Amino acid sequence: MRTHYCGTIRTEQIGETVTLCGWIDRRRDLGGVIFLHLRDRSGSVQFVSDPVRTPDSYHLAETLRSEYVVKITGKVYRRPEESLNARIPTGEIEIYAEQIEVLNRVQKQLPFQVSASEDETSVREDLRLKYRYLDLRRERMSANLHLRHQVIKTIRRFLEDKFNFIEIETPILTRSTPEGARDFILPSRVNLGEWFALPQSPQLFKQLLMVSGFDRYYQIARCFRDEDLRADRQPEFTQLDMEMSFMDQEEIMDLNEELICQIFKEIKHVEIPRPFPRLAYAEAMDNYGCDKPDTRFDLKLVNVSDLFKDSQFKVFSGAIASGGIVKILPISGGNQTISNVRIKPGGNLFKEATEAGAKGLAYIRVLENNEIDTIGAIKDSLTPESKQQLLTLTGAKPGDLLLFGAGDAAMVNKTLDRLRLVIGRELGLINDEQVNLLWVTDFPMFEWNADEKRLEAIHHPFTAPHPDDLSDLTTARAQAYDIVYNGTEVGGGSVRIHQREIQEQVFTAIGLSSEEAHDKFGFLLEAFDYGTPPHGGIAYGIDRLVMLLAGEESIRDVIAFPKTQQARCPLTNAPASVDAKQLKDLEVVSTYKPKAE
RNA sequence: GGGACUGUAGCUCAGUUGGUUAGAGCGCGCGCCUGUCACGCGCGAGGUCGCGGGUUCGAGUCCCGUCAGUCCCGCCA
Repeated sequence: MRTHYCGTIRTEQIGETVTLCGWIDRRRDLGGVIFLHLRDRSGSVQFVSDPVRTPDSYHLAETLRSEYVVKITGKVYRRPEESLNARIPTGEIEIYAEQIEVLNRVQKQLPFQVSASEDETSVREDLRLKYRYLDLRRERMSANLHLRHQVIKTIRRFLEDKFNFIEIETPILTRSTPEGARDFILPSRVNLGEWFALPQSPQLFKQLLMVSGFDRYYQIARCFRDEDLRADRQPEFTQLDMEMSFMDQEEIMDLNEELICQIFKEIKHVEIPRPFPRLAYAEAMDNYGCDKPDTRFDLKLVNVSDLFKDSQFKVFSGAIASGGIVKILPISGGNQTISNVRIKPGGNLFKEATEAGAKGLAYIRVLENNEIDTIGAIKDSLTPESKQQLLTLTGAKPGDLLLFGAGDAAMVNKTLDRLRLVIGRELGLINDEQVNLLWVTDFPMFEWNADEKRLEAIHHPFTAPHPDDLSDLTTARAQAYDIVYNGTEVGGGSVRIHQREIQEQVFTAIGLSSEEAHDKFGFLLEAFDYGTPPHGGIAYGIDRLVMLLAGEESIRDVIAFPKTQQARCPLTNAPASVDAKQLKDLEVVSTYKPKAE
């Protein structure tokens, strides 16, 4: 039907007669000459029609409108010198529209303009999602989906051709597991009263594939979690899931660095230096207050607990006495860039701090001659020696601002992490062009869940403890690693447990009874008895990775048909009710009562 | 489950202290225009101000409720 894609025509095709199909992007009717831009997924190209050069098509060209689907045949010409358009790849040529065939018309006014325009106005997202098929015709969305495809293609080529990985599909209908997010569940008709769950990840199946000897497995896997949505969270999302046998943590990380470098080389055309920097979890928490620090800018936290443990200032000494810490976020030149209004109640930094759980936001301003400006209670509590120590520890110089966090460690870290990011962004310390990749390693195995009064796996309960820490699992480090890209966790993995006794110990540590462990994971424990190789793996959030590569702020913009924040699809109106018969076949009754009508 | 913001023409938005006939740009329709590229110029159509209720002589504007969307907290191993 056609000979080329619209966006591919270049000066090499001058003199050729081509046939193109696509959508009318724009029509400019100058009275005696009509310019048409025809668009397909490759881009657009200009056609010309006038009564002299293209007498057969001119009257039809007058009737064309935006988004009509047409097939046009004509000869490619070099544009007149004064009409060259350097802003589009096809701007050196144009095609005389000798024959036009209308393949389909637009019958209604379009809900929004498809053709890219230079103004920055953006269409409401609910409308874009309702007419997603039109939205995806637009340049930005089309580019995002093409980019996503390129990323996945690069991954497949790299893993398959260079490292002998094979892709294996794992079940979508599986069983519900404890731990982790809420499962989506489906009633089984054949086995009434029993339920399938959609997988949160292919974790157990990929480990079993290692038992089977597949050695190097990957999958572009759809995963499901029935939790509330965010800009970077959808109920169904796509993971690059990998698992490898006979490789230790270093080897796995090494292979993955090469993969990441390949992606950045293909997509961004940049070479990322290797090895990637590594930060132990404890170090990340000390210096940045979080386990996925944005290390594109420096601002590091300083622990000053020792300095204040005997302080007269009870807010600080009291926090330490009850097991907490006091930390400082020093901001170089902060006296000038951050006003007191912002730090005091009502200010945006105060608000950030209290949202993170802080009761207030204490500060010190370092003045000329290293005098300090702060509230009296803090000033009075500092001896000249402790003041000097404070300045030395934080490296503070005249003009610097010190922001305090005091209380339990988790809250202090959360508070100062948030402040660090807000201030880093505001002060322009982040270079958007910079690509910063970082491994965070040596996570603890467990963390205390105060609500459920039990230990919880930080990664997941199949993660292997560090071999040096086997004597006490509750405080052991895990052989787990996260990959952080400019402050966002894009992937995480671990070496897995491959010995039954250790797996049972971990289940015990997280409070899973022996019966429960055997009911839910008996098949895994049994598999360990039949020759399980040492193995490990990693999973990447493809949506998140592509979002960052595309420079988008929402993963919805790199997913063809995403859900809204209320987990609905405005295009299909899913979810929806089902026939009474369907429910009856499943022996399912809804107890839901709609709110009073 | 909680907090914040948004909803006015097909789209993006403005709309003063509550006051006459609710505006603009783009899009759409018609006309003019032979080198445009966000073409230009002219004319025109197009509105249940998300929905329901209330206050008021009078509501796009104030109040209550509700629906939808976005962001965040909780939640997300």
